[in-house]
Amino acid sequence: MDKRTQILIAAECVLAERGFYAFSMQNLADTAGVAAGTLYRYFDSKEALMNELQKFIREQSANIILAGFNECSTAKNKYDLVWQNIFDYVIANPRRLTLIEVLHCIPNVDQADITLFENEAFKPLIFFYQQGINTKQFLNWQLFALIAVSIDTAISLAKQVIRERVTPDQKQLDQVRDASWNIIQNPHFKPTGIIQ
Amino acid sequence: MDKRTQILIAAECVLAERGFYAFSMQNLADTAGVAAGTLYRYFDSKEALMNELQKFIREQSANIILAGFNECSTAKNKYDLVWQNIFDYVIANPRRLTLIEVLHCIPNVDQADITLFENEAFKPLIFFYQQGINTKQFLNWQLFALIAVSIDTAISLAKQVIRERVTPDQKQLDQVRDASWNIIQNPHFKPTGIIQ
DNA sequence: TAAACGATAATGAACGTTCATTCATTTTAA
DNA sequence: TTAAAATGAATGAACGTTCATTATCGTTTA
Repeated sequence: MDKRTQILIAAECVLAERGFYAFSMQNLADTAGVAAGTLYRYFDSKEALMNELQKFIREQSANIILAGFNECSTAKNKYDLVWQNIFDYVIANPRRLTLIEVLHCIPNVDQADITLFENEAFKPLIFFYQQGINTKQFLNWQLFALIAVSIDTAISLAKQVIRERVTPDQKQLDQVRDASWNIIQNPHFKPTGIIQ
Repeated sequence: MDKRTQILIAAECVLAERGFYAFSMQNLADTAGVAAGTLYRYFDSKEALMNELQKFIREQSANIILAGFNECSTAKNKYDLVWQNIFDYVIANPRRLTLIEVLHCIPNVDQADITLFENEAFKPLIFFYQQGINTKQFLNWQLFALIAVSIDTAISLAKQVIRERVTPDQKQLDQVRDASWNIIQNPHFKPTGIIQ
């Protein structure tokens, strides 16, 4: 593994375990197993490193969340997969969402592709929603509204589970997932024979 | 206004405008219009101050979100009010949610009433949901699942609006709000004459 | 009434520590 | 042999915190 990635992974590890206040370049260097000066071979500054970390996490997140997406045959299959992927991902990485939001709030952070779903890697999901709108399978709502009531429930639910320290059974998860799918369906939709 | 509150308000102001990295006790003192040493009359340490800030924000949030709650006659009225209050609140204070989450993640922060809805001030809302479950007006789901698909959509939607910089019309908001209400209704519910 | 007092509040310079960053030097690898 | 990579001690700035000093203000005393 290249040293740059090694440093980024260590950076997230330090942030997750010690929080923002304990995060220092020396601490990071120790965790990454390099000297402090070495960090500056790969990143211009702490700020630049945070920037790169943000991009790194976003891209990795997208890859995990969309894993297997193109192999799904039906729209519902795709939705179920992504919903469950998101839920599992948040549960498995409880601090990542916060991390993304915090990095998002740090001043001078690159504002280019700052939103989760603007990210190039999430394009397939956006396209999926846009197609659902176009084919009138989904309600004729604004894109962000559809997202807020459907796939975002996976995030909301996972957060609740983490915060309230409850353990949901898979049946309950399926119910929420299916309900969030049904809510965006256009009741007047007449499906054609064409499977997207 | 007492000086303690004055400092807490300044603290949030500094965090919102400058972010976590620029936050220092000196900076806070300047913003609050007091000397650095004065901060330590009201708070034992920076860490304690963060703790108090968290509680302060949570309580204030609850008061704003639940404003008018008891004056509503029907369950739907209550829901509509809270949903809209939450949406407006997040839009008006875009950094507060992040702030809450970040404070939540700071090590050594008091873990007593750490979750948003565990907070004493949010009890009426929890009671509202519990009652809906008991009277079989709502689906017989776990509490956190109901919350995730209903009232949490106000947060999700507001976040989307902020992040994607879109401007939703009130009609779209009402649609989302109503859809999130409908999704938790028990289809077999037979209302009694008693209005809660 | 005015002066004196004491208690509480507020100050900000000073302290020791930790921080991000640099760079002369050493190690590595081709 | 050489260029690139890595080192880690050194540096100055900034940090949280302290504390001797000053200001404020209600109460008591003359």
